[in-house]
Amino acid sequence: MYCQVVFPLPFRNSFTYSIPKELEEFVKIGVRVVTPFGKRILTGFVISITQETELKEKIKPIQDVLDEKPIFDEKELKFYEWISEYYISSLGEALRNAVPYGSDVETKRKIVSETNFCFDLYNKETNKKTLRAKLLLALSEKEVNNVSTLQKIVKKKNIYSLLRSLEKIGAISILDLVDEGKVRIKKAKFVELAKSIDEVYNTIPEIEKKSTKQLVILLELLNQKEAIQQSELIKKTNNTISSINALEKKGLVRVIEKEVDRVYHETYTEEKSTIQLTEKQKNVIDKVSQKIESNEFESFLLFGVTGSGKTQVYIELAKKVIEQGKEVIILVPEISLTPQITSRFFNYFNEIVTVLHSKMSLGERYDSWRGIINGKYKLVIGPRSALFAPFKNLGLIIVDEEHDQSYKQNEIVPKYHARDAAIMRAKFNNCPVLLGSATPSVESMFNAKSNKYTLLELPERIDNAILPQIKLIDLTIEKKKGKMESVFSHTLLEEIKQRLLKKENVIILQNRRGFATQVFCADCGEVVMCPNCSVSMVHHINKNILQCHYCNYIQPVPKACTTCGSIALKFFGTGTQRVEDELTYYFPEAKIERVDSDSTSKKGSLGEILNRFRKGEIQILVGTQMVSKGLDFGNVTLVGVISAETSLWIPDFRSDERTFQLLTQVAGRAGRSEKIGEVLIQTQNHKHFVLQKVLMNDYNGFYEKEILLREQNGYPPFTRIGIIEVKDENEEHARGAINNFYEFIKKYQNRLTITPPTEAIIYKIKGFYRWHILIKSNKKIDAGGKTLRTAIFESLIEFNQKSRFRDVKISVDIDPQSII
DNA sequence: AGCACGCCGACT
DNA sequence: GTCGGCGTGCTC
Repeated sequence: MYCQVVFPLPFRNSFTYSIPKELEEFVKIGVRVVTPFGKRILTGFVISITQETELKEKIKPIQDVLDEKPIFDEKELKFYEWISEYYISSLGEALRNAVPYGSDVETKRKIVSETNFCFDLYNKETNKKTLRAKLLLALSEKEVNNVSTLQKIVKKKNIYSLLRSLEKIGAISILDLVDEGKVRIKKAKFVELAKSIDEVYNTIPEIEKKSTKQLVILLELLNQKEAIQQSELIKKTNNTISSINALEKKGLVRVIEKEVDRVYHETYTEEKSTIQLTEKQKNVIDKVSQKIESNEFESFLLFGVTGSGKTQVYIELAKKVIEQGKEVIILVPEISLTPQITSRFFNYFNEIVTVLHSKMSLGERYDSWRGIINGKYKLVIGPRSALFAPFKNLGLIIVDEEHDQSYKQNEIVPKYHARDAAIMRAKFNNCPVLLGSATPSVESMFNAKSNKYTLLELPERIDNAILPQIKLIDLTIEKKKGKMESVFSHTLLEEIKQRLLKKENVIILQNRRGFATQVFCADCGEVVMCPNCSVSMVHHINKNILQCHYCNYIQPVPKACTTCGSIALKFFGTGTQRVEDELTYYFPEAKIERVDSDSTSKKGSLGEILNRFRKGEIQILVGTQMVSKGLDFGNVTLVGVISAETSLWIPDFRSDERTFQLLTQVAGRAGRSEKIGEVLIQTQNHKHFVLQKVLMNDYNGFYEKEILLREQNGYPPFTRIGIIEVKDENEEHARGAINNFYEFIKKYQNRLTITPPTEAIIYKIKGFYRWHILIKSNKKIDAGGKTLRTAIFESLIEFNQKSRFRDVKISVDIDPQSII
């Protein structure tokens, strides 16, 4: 028997392997197999099994089967094929999403060096700047290295021949070690009684005389009736391992190894409350339930204002699905939203729900994934990657806050959009998909209006809450009147003061991290820039450093300008740290906490902060867009926005939409109970249509205006966009490569709008120079986007055959979230 | 991707 | 003549 295997590598063909007799029963479509591949050993996915093969030579046998149960079946395979076709990747690269990181088996080449010998050789080198010298120095400093780390140190890819020559003279050994994967099933020691209950009781009088410690253990085990984890037993009986060992020697207890699950615990918790559904909510639930029951695909867009009880709708629908014996995937944006929504789901579904999120350890994620495969979990909540949860009988996919841009993968190939991919997965699984948002993306609303999706609405808040009052504060006028204190208008400061007096809570948004976003010289105008990226360094005051927000490069705060030597350095632009700092100055008695990726990087810390905020231990929450997402606290009556324009002037076709969404979402955090909420937005462009629509709480008005702009300028949803990005550390190579690619794709100019290569708006990131080609395809002519994909795919093939610069990083982004 | 092979220029 | 840098091609 033979199987066809694909690998998570950037080429499209599958490879045929023979299956040894003893492995035949374990190989199924959808399992991973460990195979020899060239000089390497790799893990690949079995996509088909055949009795015969036309291939006569070169067939190698598979070595091992990694999975007990298949990760995907034939209909899921169709879904992964769609992803790879639509986003232009290999099937293996798409399937990589289906397995947890770190569970693959593959060879890792290790360079083990004789450090002293290498150091001697290094000393003998006359020129210390040659490749050989640099490599020898690195090898003398560390005994075991990966090839890739060495490549990074010397900044060269072609070091194999050099390594071979060093191996020849005995300075190093090159070893291909099989890496069994970073995560494994966790086992722990368990203790259980080794004899019948009666027999144990008979020994008790004797044990009691000799050792009360051992007696406690026996009593606990009698009480438990089943095996108990050794560590727990020791803790519970306040004992040591020696007592257990002694009992084992006597043959009274047995220590056994059992698999245990690593379970992630959310730090945020909330009481379960009884909820009376409104008629509108019931209506929404009804519509979706029908499709759940009839196993029919349909896309629903749930447009519900902030505080309209969308989460409860999700919970009721999930209940329906579970009752039917099917499974649910709930996608949420990044981690931020998770504490509150997950704690609510845990309240309803406890042991059958699992979370997947970026702050879990590899082991926790692996166990969560295995629990899904084994049928332990019926419900998963997580960010975009949770879409690939290996459920067998999907009944519903929910995409909460569907407009959120974190649903787009924009680093690793395939650069999929989880919302769009969710629709496809639902389609292949014949189940409905529910997209929810208070500020639907322009694309989704367009699809709803053109009947591709069914529009469901929740136009009112629940619990008699009403939408907050929004006011714009014109900073140019305030400044003229002298009514500003640093970054705050008098109005905002006064309102904060009033809330604090009433023991109510305040949320302040400033969508930038750090203290000052620019450091510049007042004499020569020079701004301190990151050496690796074309962005300015941000001042972080708590550590008193300058940090780059793209590559995390850190440097001390300069004492003088590096170009002209002047000491007249000025700090410009306001970040969350500065807002926090100044609030502390104006309200020294208030308890203030900052929420941004700097302050919440620790596992669970966001949950803790939110716990304290809910309990009133924190009165003011200052943060980036993290405070705009999903927080639901009744006592928040004021939301302040320090500056509305941080995202408005970014040169991107989605800036208007993002600004509208961010401001509407953060405004929605206020007044979520009977207390009336107020929102103050400070701005210098109060006449801008986006701010006017936010002010009027007029989503439809915003949509109508924005959709016209999109049509006029030829942007989605009227066109489909693809961006080709070339990145290289060598500026000439990057430029050469993008020009080559342009020559190839030019052929398709009659059917596509192709802009000539341009430097990316942030030209350099992490030392890589970036070039873009933007390709637009009109949906009237090319509805499915086939023309666009074919043009890109064919050009890529030609590029890989012909270009002299094929070693640059070239990537494709279909439906990019931004064109920066 | 990751690795080896083989062609050519530079240097003993 | 040999060493090593770099382009080219293959992986069941």
